[in-house]
Amino acid sequence: MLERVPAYTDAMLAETGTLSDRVYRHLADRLIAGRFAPGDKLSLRAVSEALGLSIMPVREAVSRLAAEGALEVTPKKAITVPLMRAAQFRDITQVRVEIEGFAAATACRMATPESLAGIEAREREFRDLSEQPQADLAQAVAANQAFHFAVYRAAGSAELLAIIERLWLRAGPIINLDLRENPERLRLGGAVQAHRACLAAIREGRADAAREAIASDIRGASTFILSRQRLLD
Amino acid sequence: MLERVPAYTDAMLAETGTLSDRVYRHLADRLIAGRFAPGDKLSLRAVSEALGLSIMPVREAVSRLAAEGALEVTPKKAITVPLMRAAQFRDITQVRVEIEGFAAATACRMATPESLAGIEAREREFRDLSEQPQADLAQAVAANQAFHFAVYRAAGSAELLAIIERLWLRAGPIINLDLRENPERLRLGGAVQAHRACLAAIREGRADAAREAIASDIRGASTFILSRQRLLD
DNA sequence: TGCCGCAATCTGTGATCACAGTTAGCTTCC
DNA sequence: GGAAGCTAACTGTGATCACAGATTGCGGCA
Repeated sequence: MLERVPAYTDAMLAETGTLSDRVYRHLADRLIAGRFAPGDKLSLRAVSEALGLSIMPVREAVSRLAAEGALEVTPKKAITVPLMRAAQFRDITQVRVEIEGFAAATACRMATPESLAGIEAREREFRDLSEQPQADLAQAVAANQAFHFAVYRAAGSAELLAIIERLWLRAGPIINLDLRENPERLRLGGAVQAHRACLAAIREGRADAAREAIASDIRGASTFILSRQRLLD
Repeated sequence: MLERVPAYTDAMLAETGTLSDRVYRHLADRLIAGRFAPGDKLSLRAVSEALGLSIMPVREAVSRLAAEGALEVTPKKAITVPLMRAAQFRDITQVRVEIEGFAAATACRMATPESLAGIEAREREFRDLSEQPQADLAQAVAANQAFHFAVYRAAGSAELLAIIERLWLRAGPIINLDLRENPERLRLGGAVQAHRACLAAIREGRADAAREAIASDIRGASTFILSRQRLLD
């Protein structure tokens, strides 16, 4: 059986906090960005060696990610990116629609000129990237994330933000890996359209419309992915 | 300065999983049950000694709890139960109202005869405990938690359940510690009434009423606690 | 040529040691 | 009697070692 064991070439770490924190951010970023595929195996020693550390910080980072469901350590002593069944993916999609939709509606009510300007800038960046014929997928993924979190941050709730981050940590490997493998989803423009609608709604203070725009963005990607049937069940 | 450093007398551990998992469950249960007060300090070596282990499993457990915001490790090398400002508590209350309310509404739609029977049983147990003049607070806290999670579990969403558990992990020290110190909140019967209303709503399939009952339960406790001004700010 | 089995390697988990930074308490000096 | 200062104990973090269990790959047998 051929197993994906991704390489760790560009092993850059953040420069603040304990080593454990840095490794955690490193792995979390890569998970959200879809740099790991569901089913990928990690090894403490391989990661620590690639990062030039002992295994201790990696151990703690993996342990945290496992607690959040972003990684799994099986009873057979293997660290894997969780495989998600279609039913689970539908579940997480529904929860995301509810929670991220709520965050968007709240952002609509709490928006300040500064946060609105940030959202506008992120919307423009993502739109520009998407409309390029040969879009850099890594950049597009990052820009999409930047737009969403600009909105969610505008809601002004640290609790909500932490919860949404956890959701992205779990959904990232599926969504963004899919986007890497099916870049035409970008060109179809569903996300651009939803972002534009969300931005307009926030500008005009229509909270329900903002919620609906985010919901349709999430549902659109989810439907696309489920139709590809790359998931179990 | 006198600091609360809680004792670890009844150091019982669950009996499945790795040692780290067991320590995690042990600490998480105590946090949710309000056995720690905000500001309490923990020490890896003290906990590990009380549990009869090396510090490694405790380290991993604390690391996970810190990642979830249930504990804090300060840059000055101290592990503490986070102090929460009033604004933060209001924030988490609002998020709980939204998410746990959504879970209750979903439970209403998804309820089966079995899950309904479980909810009924938990409601009765909590009501019986609350109506005793000298209620055992630890039992009452556990019964309240059992009722809420019976409802949330009935929603059938693992994602939602994990998110709510994280919220309780963070809010538990404040809510249940307050209940221990102000047991009259139990006797006032706000919770019993809300639970009864929630149960009735689920029985009759009124999802919005179920949401509102849970919301009022959460808001009631929150208002009570904020009025006591035991929080910073 | 195909399959079974054994051995070497690699896995996560737990314990122990080392270390720099913090805290606490005692002593000493004013 | 009180405050300052120093030392001893304790803190979390990181590295290293030990170990049991899983995996892998090679060699030999059918």
